[in-house]
Amino acid sequence: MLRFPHAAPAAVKGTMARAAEDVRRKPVTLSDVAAAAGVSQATASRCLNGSERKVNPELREKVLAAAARLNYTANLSAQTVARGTSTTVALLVSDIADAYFSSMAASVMSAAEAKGLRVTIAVTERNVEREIELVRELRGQHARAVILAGSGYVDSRFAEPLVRELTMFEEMGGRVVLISRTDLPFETVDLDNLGGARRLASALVRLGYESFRLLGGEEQLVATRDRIEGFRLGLADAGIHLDADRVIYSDFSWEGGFTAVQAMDDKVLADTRLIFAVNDEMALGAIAGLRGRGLRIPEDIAVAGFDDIRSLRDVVPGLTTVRVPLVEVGREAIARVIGSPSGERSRVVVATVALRDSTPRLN
Amino acid sequence: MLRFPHAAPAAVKGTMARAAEDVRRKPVTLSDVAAAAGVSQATASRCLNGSERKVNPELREKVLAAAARLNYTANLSAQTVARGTSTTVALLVSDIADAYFSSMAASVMSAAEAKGLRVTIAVTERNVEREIELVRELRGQHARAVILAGSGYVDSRFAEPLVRELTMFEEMGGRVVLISRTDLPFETVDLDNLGGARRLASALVRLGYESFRLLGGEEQLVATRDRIEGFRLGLADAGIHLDADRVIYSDFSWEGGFTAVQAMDDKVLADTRLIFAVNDEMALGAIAGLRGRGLRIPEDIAVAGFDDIRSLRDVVPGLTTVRVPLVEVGREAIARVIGSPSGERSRVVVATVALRDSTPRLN
DNA sequence: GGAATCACGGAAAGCCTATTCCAACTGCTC
DNA sequence: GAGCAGTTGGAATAGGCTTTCCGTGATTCC
Repeated sequence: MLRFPHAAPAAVKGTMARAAEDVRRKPVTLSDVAAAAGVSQATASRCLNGSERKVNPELREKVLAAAARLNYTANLSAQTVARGTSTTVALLVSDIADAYFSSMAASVMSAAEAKGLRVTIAVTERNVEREIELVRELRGQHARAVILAGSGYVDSRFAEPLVRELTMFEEMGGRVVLISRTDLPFETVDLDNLGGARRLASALVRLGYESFRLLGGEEQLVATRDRIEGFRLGLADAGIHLDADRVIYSDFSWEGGFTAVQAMDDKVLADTRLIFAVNDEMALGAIAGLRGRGLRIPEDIAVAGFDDIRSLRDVVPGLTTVRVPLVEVGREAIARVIGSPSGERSRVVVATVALRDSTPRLN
Repeated sequence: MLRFPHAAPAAVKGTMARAAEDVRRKPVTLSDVAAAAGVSQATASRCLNGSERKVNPELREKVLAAAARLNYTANLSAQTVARGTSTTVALLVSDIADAYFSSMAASVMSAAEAKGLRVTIAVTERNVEREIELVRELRGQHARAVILAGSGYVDSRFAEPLVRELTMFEEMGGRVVLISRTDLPFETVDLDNLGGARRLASALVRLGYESFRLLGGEEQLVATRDRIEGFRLGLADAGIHLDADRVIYSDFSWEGGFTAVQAMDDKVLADTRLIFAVNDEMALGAIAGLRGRGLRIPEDIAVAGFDDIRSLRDVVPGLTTVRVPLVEVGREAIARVIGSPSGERSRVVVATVALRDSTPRLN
């Protein structure tokens, strides 16, 4: 609130002095505590950080008191080095500002919290090389596990080095859990992208829709592929064939949906009764784009998405989508980090169709 | 996708075996690399991890080659222990699923990335004790800095132990940066909550509004207090007095806004032309609640929020709000982590009023 | 050409903790 | 009362890395 461009008024001097002296008081260590309590460092360690060995209650008290008095906190890094293993699990997401990923992060964190694990989030920016680099770093950090959410490219050119890196991570003793991609040889919490999209398509056909247009993220993305393929299957179940040119690939984001719709031909739009975007963000972007062109939702064009992100509750008309139970996903992912390797490579979390006003029953 | 309840088919055996053997191949260490390159561990260290000292290019090559061949990655924990300082900054937010905080996290992370810092996010759940506990842990982790966003209680009963803990953190050599709260004696990136709300109030009065109702988060929250106080001042500037009973305190969330509105008397609502909620989430919750009661926005009641979270772009009518430039906030926070203590305790980031359709000009 | 300086590799100390191993001590049995 | 297992405290080591300090060989300068 106050600003002091150049000369600092007296009032601030206190702060500056504190910063300037910069004593960097050496943090109190375990042996400080031990000394203060008059015991060996080994005993102090056994008292303060969960050890099997019992210590005399009397000594234990002394140690605890000394620790409290000195405000001791264990040095986590040192513990990690000494133990050779940490309690941190890393969550890799494409973009933490994305509603889908931030909700997932919240659910993973709360599940981890309950199990005494700490979570660190890293952002891949949908960049496989960065992803690989991050896993590499995590190996250096002795992370307990890495949970890989998002991205996931079909292209095996990218997959191979990633698999190599993840395998090294596992060999180091870490666990690998994937979310929503079954393309790599690791444990997976699968969101049933394919089944969800398929059921959505069936439901929409039942509502009377016949003329579809699909909006995908990048074509190489596993999520894109599965959801589009699922939708295609759902239509096929009803005897509707989807021409390849009815699928438009763009960016897996709001902007992607928006620009894709902007770029559509008037003729193309006229021949489209419903747009299915492979995630809600794209669907919302598409809606904005459509409205920008003067079209009404759902009267002129119906729209459906995927994920059921939280912000949908504020959107009018309500967006039809496929609900992904992220809380369950987070819990399941952490369960796999904790539990012993199950051999059960993939656990499907059921995705359920949520029909809303953006896709009303026709006629 | 596949599930193998009990008996595992042959296909999975490979996976199980890999997990079962559990060699936990000891990770390659710096001395492994040194040995492989035929140099001392000291030299290897100097080559691989940014050191001042030069080493013979020829040796350097050998070391780099050996490291690459062995797939060496530095053990971050060990480095932290040895160096006595880490490159991690911690970001403490109330709730990572909240659009405001997840956007802020994204901006802090990208700013940190540019400076070679790594960010770890922790969630306080708006719980001061938890906040204190986290800072304590961070001290144990030798975090380079802690950035405290959100919460912030007026009550000094809570503030005092937090200040103590933060001070210890600083004494250890860490930096403390607060976001959007000027109540504690540390460097702050201030969002100008007060000024923003004040300008919003002025703008709304100019649009013809006279009868207001305010929706606050918990009363003890600094953000609540500042924004309400600012709004009150803005009204006072125009000669409008705001009775205390026109401020309703609830929870700082969508649900808080929703339930607050649900609980309002019909008479109260009839006597309200505009509701200002202290953040967008609450405003959106309020809109949902109002609509649930059959009221139209903005014809019956106008609504305004604060923050300009990203998902507002999908809300109709557009919500009037105060835009907080989070990218700048993130950059500024990281700048304060990096830079030497400036003495300049607080840096105000300007919050600008964004008038939209939820508060049209009256008559 | 000799002395002073510099550049650079390596040995070793140090960071903080966990854990192994040993020694002392307890309480028992027979 | 000797021998025994069972406890429990402490010294010492391990863990992976950085950094100080030495010493050697090369360079520079007059």
